[in-house]
Amino acid sequence: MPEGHSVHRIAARFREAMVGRAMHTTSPQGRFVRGAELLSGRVMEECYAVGKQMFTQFDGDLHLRVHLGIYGAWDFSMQVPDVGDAGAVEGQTGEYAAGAGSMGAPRAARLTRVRAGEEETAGGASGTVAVWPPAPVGAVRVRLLTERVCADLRGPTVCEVLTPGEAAAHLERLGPDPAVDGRRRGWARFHDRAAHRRTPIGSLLMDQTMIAGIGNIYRAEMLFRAGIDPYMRTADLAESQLRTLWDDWCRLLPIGIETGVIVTRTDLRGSAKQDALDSIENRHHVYGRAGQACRVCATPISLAELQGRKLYWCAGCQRR
DNA sequence: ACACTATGAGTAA
DNA sequence: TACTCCTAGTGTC
Repeated sequence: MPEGHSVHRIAARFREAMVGRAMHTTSPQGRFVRGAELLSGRVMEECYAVGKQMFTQFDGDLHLRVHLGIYGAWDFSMQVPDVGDAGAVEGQTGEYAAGAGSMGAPRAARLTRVRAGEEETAGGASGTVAVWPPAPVGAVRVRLLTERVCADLRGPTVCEVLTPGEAAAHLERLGPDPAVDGRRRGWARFHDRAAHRRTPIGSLLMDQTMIAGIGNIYRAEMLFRAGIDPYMRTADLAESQLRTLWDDWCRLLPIGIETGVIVTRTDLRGSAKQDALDSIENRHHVYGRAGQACRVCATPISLAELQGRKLYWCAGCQRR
């Protein structure tokens, strides 16, 4: 997924573009017809992320819970009214605005590039105008459509309508998220839940009931940054080490939310920093670098499977 | 046409 | 630990 930073960005996008407005909701794919009917015509009142989950409240006390899983993505498109046209409405045509694009799974980035190319074509010499609303592409589980904004959801692992009580129950299960709980309160919650566990820290960081929002990349990178062996039992860590991990998550998450990229090589400056942002080859310390030399000690990066996910670490740098 | 991969997670055994 | 679900892209025959 889309680790936690992406979901916070998506929620912010909904707050900008759709909160306070009535939706027309459909399920072009047909697998969320009932839910779409329940929500259609309602006003989106709130939208926020906790960890990797997004909760959206609609009038009438209906809550939409979305979890993107590995594959899920939101695809946004926007209509720009023609110059002098003050009130574009559904059914009219207009060019797609900058700001259209996909947010979620990494493959979505490719889709964004394709779209960007189409926009250039559309806005270029031909003067082609896109149709509004756009025809759904692929398996669109749910489409949220306002007068000007269209949000298509594909491939989520969860997309369901909940009562307030059900939504609260899901929220309660989740561990602290720095962007929700803040650093101090979040640390108290994390410590209470995690400090005495015998689980390997490499597994615990991925447990969303312990700490929310961390996925496979942040997990690997944070353990490298802290110099901690992923197989250390959580209870055997010094409290300061656990604290270091929490504080690091509090530092990295806002950068991820800000940039939309998982930035973990925070030591880089200037062009090296830009290279790391631009190319996946330079982006990480250990994630996806099995067999390649550690950037610090040149030890080949290790790879193992831990609970069905790939775990990357440097056996030279991560010992404690 | 088919195999494989991916930033996730629940359930059964 | 293994299997399940969700989608789309890339690579191989």
